[in-house]
Amino acid sequence: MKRYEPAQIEKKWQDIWDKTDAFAATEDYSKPKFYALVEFPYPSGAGMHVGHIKAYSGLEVVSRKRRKQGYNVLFPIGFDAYGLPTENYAIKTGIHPRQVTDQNIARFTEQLKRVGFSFDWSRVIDTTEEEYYKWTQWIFLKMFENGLAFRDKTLVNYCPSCKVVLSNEDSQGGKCDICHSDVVQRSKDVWYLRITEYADKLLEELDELDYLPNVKLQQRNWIGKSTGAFVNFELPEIGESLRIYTTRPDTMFGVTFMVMAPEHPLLEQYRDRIANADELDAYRAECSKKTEFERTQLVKDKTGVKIDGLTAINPLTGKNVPIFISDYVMMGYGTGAIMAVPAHDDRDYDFAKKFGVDIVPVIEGGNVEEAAYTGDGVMINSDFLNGIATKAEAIEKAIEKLVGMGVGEAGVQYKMKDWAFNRQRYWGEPIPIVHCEHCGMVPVPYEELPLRLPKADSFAPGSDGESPLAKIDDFVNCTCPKCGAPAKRETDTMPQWAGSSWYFLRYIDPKNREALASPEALKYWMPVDWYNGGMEHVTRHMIYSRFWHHFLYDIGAVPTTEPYAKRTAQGLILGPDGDKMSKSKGNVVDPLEVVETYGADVLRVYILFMGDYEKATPWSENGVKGCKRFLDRVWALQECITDSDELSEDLQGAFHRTLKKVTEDIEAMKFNTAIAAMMTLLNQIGEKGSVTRGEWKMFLSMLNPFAPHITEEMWEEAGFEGSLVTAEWPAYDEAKCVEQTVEIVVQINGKIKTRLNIPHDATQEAVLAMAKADEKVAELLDGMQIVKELYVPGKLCNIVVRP
RNA sequence: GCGGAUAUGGCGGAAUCGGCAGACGCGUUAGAUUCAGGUUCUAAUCGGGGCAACUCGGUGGAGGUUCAAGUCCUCUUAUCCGCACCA
Repeated sequence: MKRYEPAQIEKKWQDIWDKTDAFAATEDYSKPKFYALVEFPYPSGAGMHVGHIKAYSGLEVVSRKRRKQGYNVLFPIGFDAYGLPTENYAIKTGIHPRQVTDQNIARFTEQLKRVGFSFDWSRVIDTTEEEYYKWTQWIFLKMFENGLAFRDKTLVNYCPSCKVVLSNEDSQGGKCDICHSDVVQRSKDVWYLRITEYADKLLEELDELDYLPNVKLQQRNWIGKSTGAFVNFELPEIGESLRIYTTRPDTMFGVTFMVMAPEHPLLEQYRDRIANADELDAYRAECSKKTEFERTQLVKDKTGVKIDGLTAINPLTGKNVPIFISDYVMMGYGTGAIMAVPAHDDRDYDFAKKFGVDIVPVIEGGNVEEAAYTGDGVMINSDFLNGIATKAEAIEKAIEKLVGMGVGEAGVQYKMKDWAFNRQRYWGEPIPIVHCEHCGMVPVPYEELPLRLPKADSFAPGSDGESPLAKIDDFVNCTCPKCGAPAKRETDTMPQWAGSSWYFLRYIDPKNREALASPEALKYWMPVDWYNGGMEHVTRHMIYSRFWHHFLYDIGAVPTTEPYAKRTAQGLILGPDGDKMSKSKGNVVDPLEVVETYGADVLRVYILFMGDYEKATPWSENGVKGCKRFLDRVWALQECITDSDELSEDLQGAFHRTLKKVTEDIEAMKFNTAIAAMMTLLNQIGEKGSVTRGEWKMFLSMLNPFAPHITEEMWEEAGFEGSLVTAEWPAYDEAKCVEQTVEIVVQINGKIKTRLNIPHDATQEAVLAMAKADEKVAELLDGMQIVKELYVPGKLCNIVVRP
């Protein structure tokens, strides 16, 4: 027998698959389709990480199995190639990002092929290619046309180190997502996409989708819908009203003060009416200096200043209350001002205690001497609300009253903000807009797309944070498409998230020059049946792409409202020390080294065997060796194949049961137990010492999706027909899965006393009679009264007795 | 602070419905093969007691429901993740 040499075998089969385009999806729309999607990689200079392999291995196995089951499978791959690391590398080395990207993509491609992934290589996409970003720009223009892309001058999250404006999603916790330095607030002209318009749709449709519960929850929290009311409080000194948002209009009789965000515009507008304006200015200056980190650390320690000269009138009580400014109220949420009810809100309580403001309880149940009471209870001190016991009813009554008085109305708020969409960067899609003195913002005509990214020699952003494109005169200076006058192009580019917001549509029809994909192809392939990726992308990439897809549906460009029918997420691979892999800790495992030492099949089997696919699991070199042993032992079985095309009598049950388990476990992403079942079967074959041709065929078929190279080789060696890529997935026979004789446990009062071998279809009476006939059981039953007899078919019987 | 998840041998992890806890792999121990290391093969491997048949205990901790609990309920502890002054 030949020796098992992974390097040779794997190269051989990879070449064959390449030459025959073995995994290309067909355009045969009569077949049932299966669209499996994995998050396409950012082709970094570091090459592939074991995390990439795990992320792709799950649907790789499902796809290989589904192909064998007769599905037309689309399992594509591509590259999300715009982004800062490439640009920074270009700035440092002077090598053009195009060249860096091409090199990295070539490297990734070679590495992915060496693992034997069954991607459809005829549909590879690269978000930085003209024919791709043409359609990214097209979608942007459609949004602009529909009022969903707009420009606004506002305070934005700005990273002083990267010199770039960030979206809320990219600056969580006040840290830049790219370089982790502190983000500052800056006033800037910003392009926004009106994602908030779709907040409700994105929230509602979540219910219908087959996403992991976790994923749904994170998306819900991110959208952050709250219901409540807007209320106008009159400011008698200046004849204005202060609009606030509250989720607790039921507690309005407990309002003892108001708080405005330090940046609230009314403060600037009526500065001359405020006696202590200088004091307020000093506080505001202090706030703007605080980093997000300091703010977080000081959560409990409230600061603020009372406004001297302004008061607010509570519309329900007609009483005056003082107004403060404090940075615990944000300009970015609600209206930038709140009514404070210290008796029933923790933050208001802390503030009131520190500044000596009254605390008036309006709900029974707490003790305002000690803490704010945020629970439910009967309303008190609240005029027409007194005596109401449920929060919902009190809220309804209060809103009714406010509406009747014309000073408020019910309202909804979202945590999610519109998506800040421009970056002052070179390596991104140019925003196809022209600024004309006469016509304003004019879209680049569709027929002129793609608006090409110009060649440049320098990629560094300007010192005041302007895009590198601003320095390229040929690009900037143009004529207005509308009036023909000299005009200037928008010089900002789109964020990295743009290209990935619709990439799954392009895979469907990657070479189409007339549309982002043909309607027929979209109709057949959409939605994505199963999308797997990392948990880190469920609030950004996934929400963005769901938003784009809803929009594309609304303009009739795609046939489904939702892009992804099902979403799962793989767990991390941790370093051998149990910590997250990182270069600085030196615990990073290079997948290509594993391929060289043990082979791609071993790497694939190990990654799926190491633990629960959805959980984080530490890497173990010994675990890899164990999987190598498994494949070695499978290889060795070639020595003992016997002639029969049937399953042997003594192992047919084991074969059918294992096949059933593997078939079901693959779909449930329980790859570890599927592999364990095959190991168990191998052990049984090993004990017997021989395997029939029929058994061998079945075994290779079920192992194939996990270890495709070695199984193809052994399939060929055995002289079986065709290739395992298309060889039919064997069917198990439910009847043959049942063991003829089963061992059942005999318990007395729940304690195991003995075991019996019985026919699998024995009746309860027969089993209990047999149990009682057992010598030991009979002895224990002697002199006891039987209270109850239980029989769980095929598992156990339990006799409950007492003296 | 809020929300979510997890907790099982020396390690990674199994255990449809509440029904034999520890599948499978690693590691360890003993033996065989080998000049040796490695490889491979055989056996053992949750803990206590016993020569043994066997027996008692055991799924982070404390209670409870049940003939029967890793699984259900109540309380509690620890770890991880997400969000974080969201009015």
